[in-house]
Amino acid sequence: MGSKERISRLKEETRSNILRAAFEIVKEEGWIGLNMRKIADRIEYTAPIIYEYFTNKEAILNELARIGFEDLDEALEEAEKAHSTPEEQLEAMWMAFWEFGLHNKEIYQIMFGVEMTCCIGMVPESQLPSKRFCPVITRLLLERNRDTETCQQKYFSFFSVIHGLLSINLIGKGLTADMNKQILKDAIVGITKTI
Amino acid sequence: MGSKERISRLKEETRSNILRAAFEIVKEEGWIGLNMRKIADRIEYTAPIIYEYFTNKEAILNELARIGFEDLDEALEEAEKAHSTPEEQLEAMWMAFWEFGLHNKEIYQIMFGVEMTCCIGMVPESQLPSKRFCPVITRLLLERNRDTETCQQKYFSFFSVIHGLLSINLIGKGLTADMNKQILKDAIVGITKTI
DNA sequence: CTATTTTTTCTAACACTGTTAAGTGATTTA
DNA sequence: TAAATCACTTAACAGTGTTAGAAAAAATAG
Repeated sequence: MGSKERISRLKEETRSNILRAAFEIVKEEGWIGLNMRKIADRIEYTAPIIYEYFTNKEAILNELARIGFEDLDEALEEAEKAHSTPEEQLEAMWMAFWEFGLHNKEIYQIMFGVEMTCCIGMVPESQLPSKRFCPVITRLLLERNRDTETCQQKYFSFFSVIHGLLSINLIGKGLTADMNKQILKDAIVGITKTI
Repeated sequence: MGSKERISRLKEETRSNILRAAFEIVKEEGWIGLNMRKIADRIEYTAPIIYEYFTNKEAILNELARIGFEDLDEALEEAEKAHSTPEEQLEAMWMAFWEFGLHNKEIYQIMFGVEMTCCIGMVPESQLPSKRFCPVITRLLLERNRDTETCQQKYFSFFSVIHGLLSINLIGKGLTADMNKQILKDAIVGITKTI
């Protein structure tokens, strides 16, 4: 009897309903506003059932981060494919990274948040960006006959500026869009030159 | 009768005991581990009296951040005084900033933390660093006949890298001390050149 | 079709947060 | 010595994450 599949399909659906509800709440109120009873309300269940699908709240946050890293990875891949030289690719990719952060503020904070106990280190997908960037950087290093060992280091140089700038924007909002673009361009071009 | 002073001295002492207890807890368990009952335990009172001295928990965090910003400001001032040319001053100051972050991880997170509702914007001292850096940057801009309007922007360029790099270190610890120094030097020199 | 077992879901509760209200003693004031 | 003020505590509320066990529903067996 195929009811087994129907049931496991329903279970799968509830699981993704939980994630969707969590995602919506995070989008609306930030990760700090997320709690189990709110999720339960949205999926029209009571809180304890969530624990049939996720071991705890952190697991939900981790899953949201995981999906976030996958989305980011997709955006990076597209940016890379749109260009041919590593210079252009790097600029496009970091810009894509930037846009992702701006348009997914809440998820970005879950993915890279400083105070969070979770996520970086917890979810393996957190290393997708580095895996995406390093080959491009290496290609540039090779072109210029540089030591490819410094690849990781260069990656973190880029990442530092972009992440730092995003953080500032997520807290302060004291910066105009123009200033952001200017700082970004400066930084990306500057670091690319040092390669 | 001088008992008035004795009493207000005692009150002042309790207030600073609260802050010291909070500071210790934050140092030991991070800001996430801070709660009112723990503070009360350390000062050998019960939780409600804390509210005689601080309106709420956030006010305590804010005060810790305020003190942090003052300490940071002192470190920056010293670094500035130790040199004469703006190039040297900038490098020394950002290095001091870096060291401060490394040696005061928990407080740094309260001061600049991305997820925190509080502090930046809440405590006026959060603008001390910018006030400390901008004159130096302006001096450099003048020396090179550049537009001094971009001063704030340059400040954020620096701040982005350093804050970004600190964030990475606070979460991940995947970077060696050497890599950090290298990235820092690169970035500071790089940005200074674009000025 | 009824009885039993299994699965799904909820209610109630625990321990822990921040915070407040009301009460209890001690200390000061009149 | 009586009244008023102050310092402090106890008890509680509302909101967290999370768990145990009861209840309801569904699936299975006779």
